[in-house]
Amino acid sequence: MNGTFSIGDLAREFGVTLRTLRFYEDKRLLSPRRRGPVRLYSRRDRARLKLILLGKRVGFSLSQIKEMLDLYELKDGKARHLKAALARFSAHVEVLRHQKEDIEQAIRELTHTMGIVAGMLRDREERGDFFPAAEPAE
Amino acid sequence: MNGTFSIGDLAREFGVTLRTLRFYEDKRLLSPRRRGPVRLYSRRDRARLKLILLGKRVGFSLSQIKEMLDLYELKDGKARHLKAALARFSAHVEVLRHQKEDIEQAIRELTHTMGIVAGMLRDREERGDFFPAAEPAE
DNA sequence: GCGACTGTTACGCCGCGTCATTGTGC
DNA sequence: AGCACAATGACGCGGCGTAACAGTCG
Repeated sequence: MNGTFSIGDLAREFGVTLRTLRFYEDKRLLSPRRRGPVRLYSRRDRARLKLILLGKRVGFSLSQIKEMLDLYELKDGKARHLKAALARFSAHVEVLRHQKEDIEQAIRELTHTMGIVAGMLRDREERGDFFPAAEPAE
Repeated sequence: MNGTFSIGDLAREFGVTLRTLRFYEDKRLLSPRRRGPVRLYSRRDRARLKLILLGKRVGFSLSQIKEMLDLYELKDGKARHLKAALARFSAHVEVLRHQKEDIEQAIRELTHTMGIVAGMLRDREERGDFFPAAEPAE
């Protein structure tokens, strides 16, 4: 309530596991304080986590996310960092568009293959069992 | 030329590495004969590889591909297997569509964020830095 | 003394890449 | 004797899941 959260609190709030939060800490994306062995997350930790999960949703790797967060923590030259971030974002949009095209291509190839298989099945039903073309033309 | 290929032949032809072919063998997707320690790939091995790479292109996992190939090798009930394959394919198309939507969502979220960041930059240029940690003239 | 919560350690998965090292054949 | 090609073995990455076990708090 006063701005410190247990690991379970954050996990529940953001729908991640404890393992995930510890993993992010191991990778130095988070660094909560401790009371003895117990992790205590501040509101800033919580805000970082929010950004981490945003980064993940839009497809950045954890190391990319770490880079950007670390840059952001350095308070100097903010405008430069913001511009750099913009550049990275737009580059990443390109990557995402490419992935999308790959998936569309896969869908086309799959539906095409399905057409062929369906044709094989029709042939069978019409004139009985024959040798189905195991290998593509050679 | 007579129907047996070396590992290097197949690697060149399909644009994969030797490591990949050995890995597929380790996962029992391929099982070439041997002359001593040396792998010899038959035309059927080659045809299997072709199917494996098709499966990969359309986004199946290696274990899914293995399942389907193994089913296909069992000569009995081919029509049933073809129908089962059709069902899997169409289910997979659904998965792919979902992935595509996730990517589209990510693109939207990213471009939205870019709009916000660009707005922050415009504000700075218009009326200077509003955070106290000001940067030197740029 | 139970259950809820926390901690650490460490191996597993997927699809290979990348050495390192050692043959074998021409 | 050199070069291309082949082999095995083992570790690495990314992003955690999943035990297994131990301790702490109410």
